[in-house]
Amino acid sequence: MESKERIMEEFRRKGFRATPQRIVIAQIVLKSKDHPTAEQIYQAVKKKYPTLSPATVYQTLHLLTEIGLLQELGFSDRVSRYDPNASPHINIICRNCGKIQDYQAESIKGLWSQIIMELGFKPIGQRLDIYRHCDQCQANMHNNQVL
Amino acid sequence: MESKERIMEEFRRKGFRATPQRIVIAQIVLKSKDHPTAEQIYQAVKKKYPTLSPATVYQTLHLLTEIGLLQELGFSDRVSRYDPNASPHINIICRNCGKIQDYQAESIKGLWSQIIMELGFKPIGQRLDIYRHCDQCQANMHNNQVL
DNA sequence: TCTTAAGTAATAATAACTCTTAAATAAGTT
DNA sequence: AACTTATTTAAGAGTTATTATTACTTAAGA
Repeated sequence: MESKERIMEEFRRKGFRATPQRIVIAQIVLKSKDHPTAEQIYQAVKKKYPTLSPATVYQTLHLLTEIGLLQELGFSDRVSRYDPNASPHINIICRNCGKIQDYQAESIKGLWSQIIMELGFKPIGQRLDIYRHCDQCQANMHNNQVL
Repeated sequence: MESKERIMEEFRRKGFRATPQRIVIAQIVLKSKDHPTAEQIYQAVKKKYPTLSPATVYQTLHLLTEIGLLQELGFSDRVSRYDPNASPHINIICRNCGKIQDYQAESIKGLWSQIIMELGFKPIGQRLDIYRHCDQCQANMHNNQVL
């Protein structure tokens, strides 16, 4: 799902041009594991492509979301993060630093189909968050209290 | 949980003043069933309290979130919605109009404790969204295609 | 009632994101 | 390989929900 060829194919199949900008952005976000923000993606892309504009990043991320390769996760700090994993899974999110890691629980599949059956309609998407304080932030909080 | 006395008690117990503004805002959002936005809450409160400022609404909503009576749900349109239901439940959300209704599935409790056991830590919160197009929006979309 | 720390209203400031537009280009056609 | 044109990009202006600031007001304990 992350090869340049595969990405180009995916854009064209949906009727969009496979431009170098789009390909670089797609490669970076699709292989990411930490659900980066648009700004983080922009900074990463700029290294390889210094003239690229933030607007292009936003536009491409929306496009990738539209064609189903990405999920946009909105948060109350108004900064979205982008999740390349479209299948039902749990986002384990640190309430302090915002870091996210995916958790693919075996138990989710079963639960999921059960809930869909109960609901009586087929969802077009889902989002499952679990909030905590990650080990690093927990350690920092402890240190600050001690000092 | 929604009576004036109960709300006043809750504010004071956490060391905050029980002002009329806070009480009115809390009453409206805690009894709401549709996960209103800050703007919607502001409009509702203004009817009873015309001089109230939007900043007070935001501040009070954050306070209610902090003391655990409310959950703030961020979205990718950067408009937060406020959920008075703190226990694990599913938000059924329309991707078109943004309307939210809660779904208290029996199956969730079991799933939830199972996942917590698997994870090996105790979460400080959760958010479970299911996305769809609500009946009304689905009807409208159909009409627009026909026209 | 008095005192004062905490809260409010008004408004300026912020920042993520979106819009606009002129210049550039992907990709089909010749 | 050059031609054509609808699509895309870069740059910067614009938008808007939310936050910060500050002078005035008030809840609530003494």
